[in-house]
Amino acid sequence: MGATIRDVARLAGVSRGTVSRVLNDQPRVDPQTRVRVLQAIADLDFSPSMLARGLSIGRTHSVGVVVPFITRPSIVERLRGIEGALSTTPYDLIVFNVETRQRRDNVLRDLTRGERVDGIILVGLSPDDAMAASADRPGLPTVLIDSHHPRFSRVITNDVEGGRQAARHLVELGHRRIAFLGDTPPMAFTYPASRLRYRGVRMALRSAGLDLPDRYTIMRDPGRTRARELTRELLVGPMPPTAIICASDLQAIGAREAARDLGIAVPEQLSIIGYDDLDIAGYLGLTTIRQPLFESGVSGARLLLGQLSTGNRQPVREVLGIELIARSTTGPPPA
Amino acid sequence: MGATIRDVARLAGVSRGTVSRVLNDQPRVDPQTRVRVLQAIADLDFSPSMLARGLSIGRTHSVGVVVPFITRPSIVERLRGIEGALSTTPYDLIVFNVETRQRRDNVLRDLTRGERVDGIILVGLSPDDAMAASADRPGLPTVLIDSHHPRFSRVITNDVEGGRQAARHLVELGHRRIAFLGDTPPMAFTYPASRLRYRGVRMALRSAGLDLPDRYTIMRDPGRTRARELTRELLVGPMPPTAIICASDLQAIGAREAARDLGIAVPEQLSIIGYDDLDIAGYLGLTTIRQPLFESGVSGARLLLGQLSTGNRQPVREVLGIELIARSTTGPPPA
DNA sequence: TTGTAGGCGTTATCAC
DNA sequence: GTGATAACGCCTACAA
Repeated sequence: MGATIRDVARLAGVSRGTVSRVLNDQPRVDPQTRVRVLQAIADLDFSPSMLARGLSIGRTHSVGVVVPFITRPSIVERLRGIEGALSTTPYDLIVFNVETRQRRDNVLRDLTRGERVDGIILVGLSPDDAMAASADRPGLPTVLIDSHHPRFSRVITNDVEGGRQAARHLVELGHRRIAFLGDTPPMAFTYPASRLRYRGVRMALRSAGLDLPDRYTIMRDPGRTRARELTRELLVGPMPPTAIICASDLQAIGAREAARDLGIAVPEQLSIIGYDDLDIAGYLGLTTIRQPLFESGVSGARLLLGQLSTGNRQPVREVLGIELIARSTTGPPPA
Repeated sequence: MGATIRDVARLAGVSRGTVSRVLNDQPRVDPQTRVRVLQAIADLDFSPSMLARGLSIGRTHSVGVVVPFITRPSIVERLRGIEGALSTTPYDLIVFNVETRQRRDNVLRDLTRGERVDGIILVGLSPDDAMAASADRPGLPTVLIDSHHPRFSRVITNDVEGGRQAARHLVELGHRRIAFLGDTPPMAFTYPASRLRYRGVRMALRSAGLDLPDRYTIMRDPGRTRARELTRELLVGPMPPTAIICASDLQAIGAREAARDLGIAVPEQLSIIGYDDLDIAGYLGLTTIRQPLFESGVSGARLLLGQLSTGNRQPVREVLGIELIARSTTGPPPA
C-alpha cells in the first residue's frame, strides 16, 4: 500500500528533498527531473502522508468544529454551512458533539493542546474565561458562531432584536395578551439565545404599554413534545393568551399541536410565532423570525480560514441580519 | 504552548522512554516514578501530539465518514448515530460531504491513500468496482451504511420489503388505484433506495392482481417542492389515483401539500404514505415506513470499530428491520 | 525497572 | 538545481 517519498526518490533516481520540492510545486527544480519524479509518483501510486507532513510543518490541515446537540436542525444547518465553506479548501472537518459539560471540557482540552487541529469553530458554545485565556498565548485560531466572547472572532445575530420584532408584529395585529415560550439553556455554557429573545419581547411589550406576567413566561426544557405539554397547560388555564412567541420553530410546532389538540383555531383564536425559519416552517405556514443559519456557518468558516492564512487574530464581530417572515399562524386576536 | 514529552522527561528526571510508558499505561514502571511523571505532566499541562503518535504507530485515531447531501434529514440522522457510537472511543469523526462524482472521487482517493484515517464509513454510496478493488489489498477497513457491495461489511434495510408493506397496507384498505412517487438517485453511485422500494410496491400490487401503469409511476428529482408539483400534475390529470406511496417522508409532505392546494381531503379522498419516519412525520400524522436511521449509524460505526480492533475484515451483512407506522394519512378509498 | 537510540514520512536548511 | 541531514514528537526494541 504505502509507497513513501523514499521509494519515489529511489525510482526517479533523485533525493528525497527533490521529490519533496516537486510535491510542493517549488520553482527551483529542473523540468526534466520534475517529469521523472512525477512519473515515479504515478507509477508507485504514491501520495504523501498527511500525518508526516503535518508533523514536519506543524499543521494538520484540519479544523475542529464543536457543537452541542447535533440533534437540532438549526445546528445541523450551521454545520452544513461550515462544511460547504471548508470543502473547497484543503482543510478537513472534524466534528465533536458535546452534550455534557464533562465532554465539552475534555474535547476542548484535547483540542487546544495536542496538535490535532489548526483551528476551532465553536457553535453555540460560550467559552468561559479559562478557555478564553488560552486565546492570549497565541493558541489556536478560534471563531465562535452564535455565541459570545470579546476575545474571539464571532458571527452572531441580534437575538434581542429578534424577540422585539416578533412582539411588535403581534402588537400591531392588536394582541394584548402575549405569552413567551422559551427554554433554559441546556447547559450552563451554551448560548442563551432563548433568554435574549425573551428580553427583546419584554422590551417591545413594555414600550407598547403591555405587561408580560410570569404566568405568560414559560421557560423549561426545549423540544417539540415538551412545548406541546407546556402550551396545553397554558391554554387550559385561566385567561389564556391570544398569542404565543416561541424561541424556536420546533417549540412553535409543539405549541400549534397543543392548540390543535384543544380544538383552538390558529390563527383565528391563537397566533403563534416561531424562530429560525427551518425548512419545515415554510411547509407549515409558520410565521417566524428567520435567521441565516447556513450562512452563519459559511461566515464562521471564512473567518477562521482568514485567520489561518493571514495569521491575523484580531477579533472580528460579524452580525447577520434577521427578518420576520409573516405566514399564516399569526393574525388579529379574536374579537 | 506545546510541552513535549522531552520536557516532561526532564522535569520528572527520567528518560523519554519512561514517560512514554507511563503515557501508554504500560505495566513495567515503578509506581514511584509513575507518580513523578504524572505530576510533571500535570505541571506542564502536557498532552501528547496525536500527529506524532500517529506517525509513530501508524494510526491516526480518526475515521472518515463520507456522505452525499448532508442536507437530507435522513442522512443527518445516520450521522448522529455514527457520532454517538464514536464519541465514547478515541476515534475522531471526519466528515466529507460529496455532492458531485468529481468530489466523491477526490475524497475517496485521498482517503484510501495518504494515511489520513484508520477507517471509512460510506453512507448511501455504492462503491464501484475500482474502489472495491482497494478492499482486496488489505486497505482501509471500510463499512457501508445504506448501500451495497459484497466485498464490504454493511448495514442495510430491505427496501423492497418496505415498498411491499406500504403497498399491502393500501391494498388491504381497499385501494386499487395506487401511484408511486419516487426519485432518481441523485448521482449514479448513490444507493438506489427509491427504485428498490418501487420494485416492492410493484410486486405487492401484482400479487394482488393490480397494475401499476406508467402514468402512476413518477420518478424525478427528490425534494418536497418538486414532489408537490409532480403530485399536482398527477392529481389534476385523468383518473387520479386514490393513494400515493412516496419514497421519502419529504416527498410525502410535498404530496400532501399538493392535495391541500387542490382541496383534496387526506385521507378521505387520497391516502399518502411516506418513508423514513422522520421526527416531523409524527407531528404531521403521516403514515410511513419506519427505518432505523439513527441506529444504522450506530451499527455501522460498531462494525467499523470491530474491524479496527480485531483486524478481522470478513464482510458482515447486517439487516435492520423496518416497520409500517399507520397514522392518519391513510384510510379506505372514497366510495 | 529504566535509559538509549533508531525509526515513522515529511519538510527545511544547508552546503555543493 | 540538487543532495545530505537535521528536525518534528512520539513509540519501541534493545541494552543495561
